[in-house]
Amino acid sequence: MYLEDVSDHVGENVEIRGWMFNKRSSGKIYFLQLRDGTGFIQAIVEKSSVDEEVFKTANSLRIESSVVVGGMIREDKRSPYGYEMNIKDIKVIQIPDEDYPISKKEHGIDFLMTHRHLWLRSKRQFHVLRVRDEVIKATREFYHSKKFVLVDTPILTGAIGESAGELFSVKYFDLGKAYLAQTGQLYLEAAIMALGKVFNLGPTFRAEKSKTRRHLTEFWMNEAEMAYYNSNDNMILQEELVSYVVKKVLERASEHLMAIGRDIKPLEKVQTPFPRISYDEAIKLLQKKDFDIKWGDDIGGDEETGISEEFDRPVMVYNYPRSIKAFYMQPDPDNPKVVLCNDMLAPEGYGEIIGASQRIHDPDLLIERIKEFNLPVESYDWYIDLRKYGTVPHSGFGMGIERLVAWICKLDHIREAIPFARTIYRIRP
RNA sequence: UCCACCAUAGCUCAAUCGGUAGAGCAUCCGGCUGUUAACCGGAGGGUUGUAGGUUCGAGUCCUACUGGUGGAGCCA
Repeated sequence: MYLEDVSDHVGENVEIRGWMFNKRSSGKIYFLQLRDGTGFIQAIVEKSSVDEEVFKTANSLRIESSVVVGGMIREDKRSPYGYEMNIKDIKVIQIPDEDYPISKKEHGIDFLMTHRHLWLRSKRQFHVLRVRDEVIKATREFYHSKKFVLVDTPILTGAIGESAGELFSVKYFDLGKAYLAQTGQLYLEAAIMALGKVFNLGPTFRAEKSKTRRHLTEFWMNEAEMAYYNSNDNMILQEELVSYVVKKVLERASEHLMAIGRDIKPLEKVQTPFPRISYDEAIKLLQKKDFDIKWGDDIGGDEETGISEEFDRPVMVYNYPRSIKAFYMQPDPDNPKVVLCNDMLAPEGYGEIIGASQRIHDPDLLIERIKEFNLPVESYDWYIDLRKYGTVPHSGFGMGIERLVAWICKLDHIREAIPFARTIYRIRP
């Protein structure tokens, strides 16, 4: 039996295979706190109702002993989990020789990250990782319900991307250097000409020396790309995606959100349509709120918070100046100083979770822009090719999975939103 | 790359003006038949990150280094 199904087994004699994460005692009775990977339960060992050998075994168990216990399941309000097992039998798999490093009291973040392989067993981490699983599951579901096709983009790539300084490089046989992908976008742009609407979901890598609560060097990104979508179609898809994922997490994983103390009321408001403001309006709003910012400046972390706190759901800021955005973004025909793009900012101070744009589909304009950015035209040969054979207007975006999870769980730092975080000064465990 | 802060027991932290190295938790021993980060009594546990300097005297002040944390820029 797994503990997630405990309510179906009240009154039955069952076996739990798991670990003891804490033990309390009161002389002739032991309260064993057990987990099995799917849930938690309290199990009691009464001296008067078990063999002497079983009672001695209970006494010898240390934190994180692995055990198979047998007994009767009861409902009991005195248990922290509502259910309790009366243990009849304990089979020890292993009693650790050493003290378990993670104690019931607080730890510093350095210590916890060094022991991440053990920290994962803690309750809070258990719940966060279950929410992450649900976020990814709902994301995939959403695309398949919209008839998108999954296209897995490569992780090893040649030198192509936005700028090579932010890439991790590896030696690649006789071909020199390969780079770890920081986006699959260009490949998805190729795929839409074959499949129409496509998405990916996988790891991406940035060698930026970013040290903030919103950055990892390896993070999971979902990207989508759609033929014949303009920037407006693109924004509609994004708000449908994010509201769908939040709704599904609330439906299927709210017990986990509650267990980590997340107030779910703000999440219940995440419904379409999301508010939209143009970059121009955003600058005016920020100036009114006394931010030191002028037209043409990029919108930084504090500014993002300043905008998003005006709204009760994610807000989309659209049409940024072309000078601060990537070369492949389509200029606005009504205002050539801006490009057709948008960021989605999560509420509650979580900042950017999506970066999106309509892509340039005209080959000459694309080449002009590549040159304007001082990028090597040769290495974009196949990307330019896409515009030479039946080019169409198209749009797409990238969504950071960890940022989404961090917001939904209201985490202090993105590193808890991924099982094994890769940050600038940490590559183990 | 830049700025700020931190480093004392296994863990989390104290140590007043520069003047005897301390507590809680964990561990071990003892007590308790309903504990809820259980509780109560007792015990063991220290080259104060490393190297130098100032001083009668440095955990405390100064310099460098190492490791870490938070932030900026950049981004998802």
